[in-house]
Order: sequence, then C-alpha cells, then structure tokens
Amino acid sequence: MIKLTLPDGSVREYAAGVTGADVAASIGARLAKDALAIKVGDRVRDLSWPITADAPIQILTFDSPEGREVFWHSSAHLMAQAVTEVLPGTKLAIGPPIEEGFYYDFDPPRPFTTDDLEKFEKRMGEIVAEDAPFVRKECSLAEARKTFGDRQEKYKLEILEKIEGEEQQASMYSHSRFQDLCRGPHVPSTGRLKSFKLLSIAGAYWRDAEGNPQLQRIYGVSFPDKKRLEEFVQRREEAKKRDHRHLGKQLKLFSIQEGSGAGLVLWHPKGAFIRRKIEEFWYKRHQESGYELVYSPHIARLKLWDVSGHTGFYAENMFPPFDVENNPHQLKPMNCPFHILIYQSDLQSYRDLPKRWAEMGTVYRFERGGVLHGLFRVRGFTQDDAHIFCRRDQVEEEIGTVLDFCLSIYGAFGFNDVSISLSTRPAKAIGEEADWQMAEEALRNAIVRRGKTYKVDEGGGAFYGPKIDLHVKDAIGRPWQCGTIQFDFNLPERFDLTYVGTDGKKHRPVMVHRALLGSLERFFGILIEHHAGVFPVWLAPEQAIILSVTEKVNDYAAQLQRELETAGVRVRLDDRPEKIGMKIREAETLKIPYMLVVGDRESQSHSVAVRAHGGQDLGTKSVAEFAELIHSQDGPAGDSVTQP
RNA sequence: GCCCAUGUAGCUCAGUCGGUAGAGCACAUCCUUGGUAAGGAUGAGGUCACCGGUUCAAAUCCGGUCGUGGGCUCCA
Repeated sequence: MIKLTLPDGSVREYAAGVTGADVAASIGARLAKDALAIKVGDRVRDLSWPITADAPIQILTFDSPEGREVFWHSSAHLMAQAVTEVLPGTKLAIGPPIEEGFYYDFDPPRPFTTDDLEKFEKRMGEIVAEDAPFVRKECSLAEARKTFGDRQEKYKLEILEKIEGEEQQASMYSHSRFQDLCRGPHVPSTGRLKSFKLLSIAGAYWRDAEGNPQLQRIYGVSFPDKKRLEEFVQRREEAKKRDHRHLGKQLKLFSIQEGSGAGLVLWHPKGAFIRRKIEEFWYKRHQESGYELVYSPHIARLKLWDVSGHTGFYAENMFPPFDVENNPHQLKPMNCPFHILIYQSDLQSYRDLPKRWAEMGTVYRFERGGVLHGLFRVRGFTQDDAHIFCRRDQVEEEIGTVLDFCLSIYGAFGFNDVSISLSTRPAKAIGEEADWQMAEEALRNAIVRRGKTYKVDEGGGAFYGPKIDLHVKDAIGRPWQCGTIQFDFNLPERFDLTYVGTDGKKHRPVMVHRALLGSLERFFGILIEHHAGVFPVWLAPEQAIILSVTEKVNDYAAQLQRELETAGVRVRLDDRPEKIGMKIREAETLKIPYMLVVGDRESQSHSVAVRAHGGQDLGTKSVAEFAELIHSQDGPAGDSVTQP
C-alpha cells in the first residue's frame, strides 16, 4: 500500500500502481469527471500514470493553471491532427500551451487562409466526437528517429537531436490517427476538448530565430464547456469595443498619421485636454510629496550617451545621431543622464539627500516597424519619470514611500487592483553582490511591510539593478504594466556620483529610477480602454451637453450654458434645429457624461432634465443642483474635491 | 527587421472577368420646431497610399516603397 497526501493534508491509502483516474474516482464522481491530470510530487502526470510510491498529490482540473496547461496542450495536438488530415504534407514543429490557449507551428505545403481555419475546426469537432483516448508510449530515441524520419518530419528530428544527451527515452502520444513526439502529459481523451476556437494565423520562426525557416502558426483556445468559450468570445468582443485606436478616432482624442510618421502621436484638443488634467494632477501630487520638478532638453551631445553607456547597451533602441556644428548629437531615449548632470552641477551633502527629481520627459526610442501598436507601443512618448538620489540608509524608506505614492496615484484613476512583481539579479550583472542583496532586500521589505503579495521574477532584473514592476488591472480584468521602480548601480559609477558624508569624505549615492504611469501615451491608451471611452467627470473634456428641444428655448439654453460655465462646469450647447432623439444619440456616441435636455418645461421652471450617459434618467434638477452634482465628481477617485 | 493580411470619399466599407468609381454615415444648403439613441430633400466631396512595370486600356495584374493590422523578434 502507498500513502497519498491530498492538498487539504488528508492522507489516503491505495494499492501501489493506482492511477490518477482511480484516485479521482475514489474521491468523488464530480472530480473524476473534471479531472484532467494529476500532480504527483511536483510532476504533472497523465491520469493513467501508475503511482508506485508515497507522494503528495493533487488532481488537476481546468480550474488550476497546470490543469489548463494540460488541456490546452492536448488541444494543440487535436488541432495538429485536424490540420495534417485536412492538408496532408503539413509538417509539424511545436505546439505548446500559452497563457490563454495554445498554438501549433506548422510547415504547410501552402500558406493557410482564414477559410482553412473553419475546415480545421470542423475536423477537430469530428475528432472530439470520436472521444479517442490519448495514449502514452515510451520508446527509444532510435525508434523515435525512425518514426519521424519515415514521415519526413524534419522539425521533430531536430527536436530529437536536442533531446539526445538529455534523455534516454522519448515519449510519444497518440490519439485517433495522430501521433506526436511529446513529453506530455495529456487529458484522458479527445472528448474532453469540447469547446474550442481557432483564432488567428501568424508567421513564426522555427525555434524563434530570425533566419530560420518561417512557419505558419495557428493560435487557438479551448474550454471544457461551451459556456466558458462563450465568455471568452464575449470578453474578446468587449475588448474590441474598447480598443483605444477606434475610440481615439471616434472621440477625436488623438491620431497617428502617415504624414507625421509611424509611432508618433498627435494629441487632438480633447485628448490633449485629458492629458493636461492628468499632468496637472501629477504635478500637484508630486509637489505635495517631496519631489522637485526639473526639465531637460530633447537632444544632447552624443558624448553624454557614451558616458552613460547607452551608445553601447541601448544602441539598437536609439535613433541615429546627427551632426551639430561638427559635434554629434543624439535624440534622447531616456531622461536619466540629464538628471544626473543636474546632480553633478553642485556639491551634494548628505544633509540634502534624498533628491527627488521628477519630469514629464519626452523620449524617443527606435522601435522596429512591426512592433508599433496604437498608443501602446510608439516611438516618441512622455515618461512620468523621476530619479531619486539617496544614501544607503534612506533606501528602504524611499522605496516604501514611492510604492505608497504609486498605489495612491493608481487609485486616483480608479485602478485599485495592482499586482507587484520583483525582478532579481540576472546572470549577467554589474555591481557588488552585497549591493544587489541590499537592493533586493529593500524592494522586498517595502512590499512586504505594506502587506502586499508579489511575484518574483528570478533573474528578471536589469543588468544594473533589481526592480519592482507594477501592473494595474482594468475594468475587464486585463493587467497592464505601468509603474516600475528600479535600482541602478551602473550610472552612479559611470558618472562618478558622490555626496559628502558626515565624515567629510565622498560617498557614492544610490540611484533609483521610477515611473508610475509609465508613458503618458500608453497610460492614456489604458485609460481609454479601462473606461471604454466614458471618462470620469474630472477628466471628461465635456462634462455635460445642453440639448435644446426646440429653437424656441435656445435663448434659455444659452443662458443656462453661461450659468453652468460660471459655476465651473465644462458644458457645450447643442442648439441645432435637430430632433431631440438625434441630439441624444450624438451625445451618447460622444460619451459625454451628462445630457441636459431643456424644453418649455425646463425653461419655465429654470431647470434641466438630466440624463446620464447610458440612458439613466436623473430627473429634473435646478442649475445649482446640477452644478453640485458635477462638483461632487470633479476630482480623482478618493481625492477631496476642490470647490471652485 | 521577418511572415501573412491589408490600404478605395472625413468615417465604415462595396467595387465580379482589366474597360477611367459606388453605398451608408458624416459635411454644406434648404425644408421640418420635433421631449430622451438616426425627420426629409438637394448638393459638394476621390491623383483608388506612393513610385515604377505589363497592357490598346490598371483601383483591379506584377515589382518596389510607405502606412496599418495579427503575430514573431527585441525590450535599459
């Protein structure tokens, strides 16, 4: 008999050789039905795997990340069978699960088309209906080589070459008429893979290396039931509706035009208004929080970037230098060297630290054409940057303060679900081991002391220091990386930064880079998608629009506009001779928070009929009441609202 | 940068087999004075992204460039 420990700590006894399927069945019928795989110790196995020794186990279902991985991996095999059957001669590369779904890379006799996807899906459905079991078979490497050699699966042979030396045996998984080289594990049978959807076709290099043959990748996603697939489809549609590129055009917020250049953003008046609101708020909060504002130029002598090292390690992201009176100059990809020059311009005493210098600094980075994407990936953007120069004994408190500051800023924009990751020392790093430990400790403590949880990205730090990255979750649950807090052991050395300590000697300060929103462009894009274009009152360029029912009340409407403007409300008047339904429709599509319908009734009682965006009727209000309503919402979330 | 797709009116998009261009919305003018998501009429608006090639003839076929989209790659 062997003892298996369940996740809840309970121990059950089974005969040696018991399978995951048996164990699941012994626990409950529901679990047996949902079980996809089993975790034995820290290895995930097929449900048919015989367990021969005591171990902690966990039955994996679709509700666990590992269960989903297995499910999607099996789905990739399912798709591969369909593709090879529909398009014989298609060679197989690899087909792993990904964050949400799976893909498989193929080398087909001809490129796939969108129509192909439907054919593949149809065949996949047939294979699911077969409910064919996934069967694992171990074989020698030589045997595997022969199998795939016969089938002229050159990519599989390459994988086998790589495995050689690492493994003694190869494993094959087959189901229905399909067999693939695979480590596994897999779900018990194709019948589990009920609901799936093939999403897109993309090019991808074999082994992700440019220069290698380009393969055709098909992305797909699958779920154990229809409902979850429908939810997924709905989520995608919702995301599409919120796409900041469409909303940006529809609401006249910004544009990126061929005439000015790819990846370069034009802020139109309404977008610029919102940006200005964000900036004003940002400046105010920084000044209240011990930062001093600085400005720096957009270009500098190339020499500066030599000293900072950017011409070396950052060259591929910089625009080419240009000549200024025989002096090469460089468009700035970062703000830090300028802040450092400010630091160096004076003798710094320990008494004066920390220095916290913040700047909305516009930087230009060369991004390859193919990666540009709306406001999310651009070539010119404004970082909400700051650099903190401090003593070692100040580090931990500084980091903590930055973290608090950051979270409060996110809260003001309605982002309260923030996830934190800590990236530690990479293999290739500069600086002393002790410094790294100190820095990582400081970052860790700052997070832990605030009772926050965090993920560790081992080795994910920059070569010059560890960092914290902050991700905000938007209204439909998507995470976006915004903030970053990074230690830098590199630049203080390169620029030989010092301060005079209590001992009268020179000491090296610690430098921390930080951005909260990241880039204004990107953050604006996130805000647009988060709010689906319906900006909160404090950011909305137009907070309300007066809609006159007939031209007879236009005088009253105009008077109303003056009164509301005097009361500090951003209000526009639509007094065109159009029907009220038409005006409402337009105001709705413009996503103006409040519509004020005025006709004879309102004109006589000196009031407004308030309709909120989306259709909610807030009834009739006096001018003062409505102005009060706007004032109560005219500030960042959680901020005390300033009365005009 | 690479692969695939794509670029037609301000926007969304038709345009068949190569025969010199269309709709809806938006815009302008006029009519309509209408109470919570599209009232009507008329009109104007295009070097079919750009450059080159094939052809009697190119929005259409071919090549290149640029932009955009989905990916890949990269990401101090």
